[in-house]
Amino acid sequence: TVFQCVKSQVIAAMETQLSNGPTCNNTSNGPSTISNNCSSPVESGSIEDSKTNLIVNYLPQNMTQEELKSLFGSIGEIESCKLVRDKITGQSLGYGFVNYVDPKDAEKAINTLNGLRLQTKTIKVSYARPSSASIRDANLYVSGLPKTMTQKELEQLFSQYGRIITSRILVDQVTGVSRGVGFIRFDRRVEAEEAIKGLNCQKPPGATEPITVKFANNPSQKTSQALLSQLYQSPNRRYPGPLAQQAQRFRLDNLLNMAYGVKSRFSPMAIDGVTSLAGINIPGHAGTGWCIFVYNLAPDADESILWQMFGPFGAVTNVKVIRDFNTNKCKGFGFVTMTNYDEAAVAIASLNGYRLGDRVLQVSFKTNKTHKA
DNA sequence: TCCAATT
Repeated sequence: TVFQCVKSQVIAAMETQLSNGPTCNNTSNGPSTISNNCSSPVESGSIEDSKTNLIVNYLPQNMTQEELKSLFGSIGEIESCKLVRDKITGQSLGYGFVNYVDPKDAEKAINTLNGLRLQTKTIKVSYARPSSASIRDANLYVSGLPKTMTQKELEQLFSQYGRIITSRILVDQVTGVSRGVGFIRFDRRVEAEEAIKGLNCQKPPGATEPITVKFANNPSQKTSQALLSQLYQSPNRRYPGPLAQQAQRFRLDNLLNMAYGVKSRFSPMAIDGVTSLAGINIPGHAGTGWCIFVYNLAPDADESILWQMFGPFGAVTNVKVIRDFNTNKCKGFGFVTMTNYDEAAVAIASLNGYRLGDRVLQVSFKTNKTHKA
C-alpha cells in the first residue's frame, strides 16, 4: 500500500499540471481549531514580538477594511489596520491586521473579540507573529486519514515535528462525518518539511492505510489563476488595445460576480437598492447604511455586546453605546449601523424583545425626530 | 484531493 501511496501522488502531480480550469468553492466554514493556538509573545519566547499587533482570521468575505477598523476601534485607539486582499482580483483573503496604540487594548481585543460570530464565520483574534519568510508556506494538506481520527489525534500525530498553529479535519456537510482529509499549519516551514519527511506514506498508529502529507495549495493563487485563465480565453485577448480595456474590465467584473457574488465599484451591479434610494427620506436610513435604535441596555453595556448581537445578521459598519458624560455609564440605549436593509430588518425582527440579562430590549430602525416631544 | 494564517 505504500507503493499505492507513491503511485497516487505521481498521478496527482500529473493531474495538477493538466488542470487549469475554473473552479468555484464557496463552501468554506468557520475555523475549528482546538485548544488555544494564539501566538503570544510568551509562547514564542521572543522579546521583540509585538504586543500591539494582531492578526484577525476567518473574516466574512464581504467585510471591508473600514468595517474591520470600526469593529476593533470599538476596543481602543488603532495605530493601523489592514485587510489583506488578493493582489490581482482585489478580493478579501479573509484575514487582516490590527495594530493598536496600547498593548492593553490588543489584549482586550483578543479577550473580547476572539471567537466572535460574524455571519457564517467565527473570527479568530491572536497576536501576529513577526513577518518573515520562515513562517510562510507552512501549511500541509493531509489525506487518507482514518475516518475515525479526531482533530486532537491529528494534532498529536504532527506535534512531534513542531508547533501547530491550526489544524482542521474536513467533514461531510450533511452527515458531519470525516472526509479523511485535513490541514496542519505549522509555525515554521522547516517544521512542515520535517513532518512531510516523517509522516508522508506512513501509517498512523492503528491505521490500515498510509496517509499522504504534502504542502497545501494556496487558495488565493488558485483564485487568481482561475480568473486569469478565463480572461485569457476571451476572444479579444490578442488585441488588447485601448478599446479592449473597458471590455476586459467589464468582463473581469462579471466573472467576479458570477464566481464570488462580488459587486466591485466598477460594475453596474454595484448600484444596489440602497444607492438608488440615497437622498430619499426613509426612517433609519442614514446614507451610509441603516441606523438601528437599541433601547434598554444595562448601565455597563459596551460596544462589544452590540457587535455580538448584530454581527451574525450581516454587515455591521458601526456601533455606539450612548454614555453619560460624567459617569461614563450607558444611558440605556445605543445605535447600530448595518449596510444592507434586508439584514437590518431580520436583525430587528430577531432582536426586538430579546432578553439581555434581566432586560428586554427594544430594537427598531432609528426614527428621524427633529425635535423632542 | 484543498481551508481564505503574515502586511
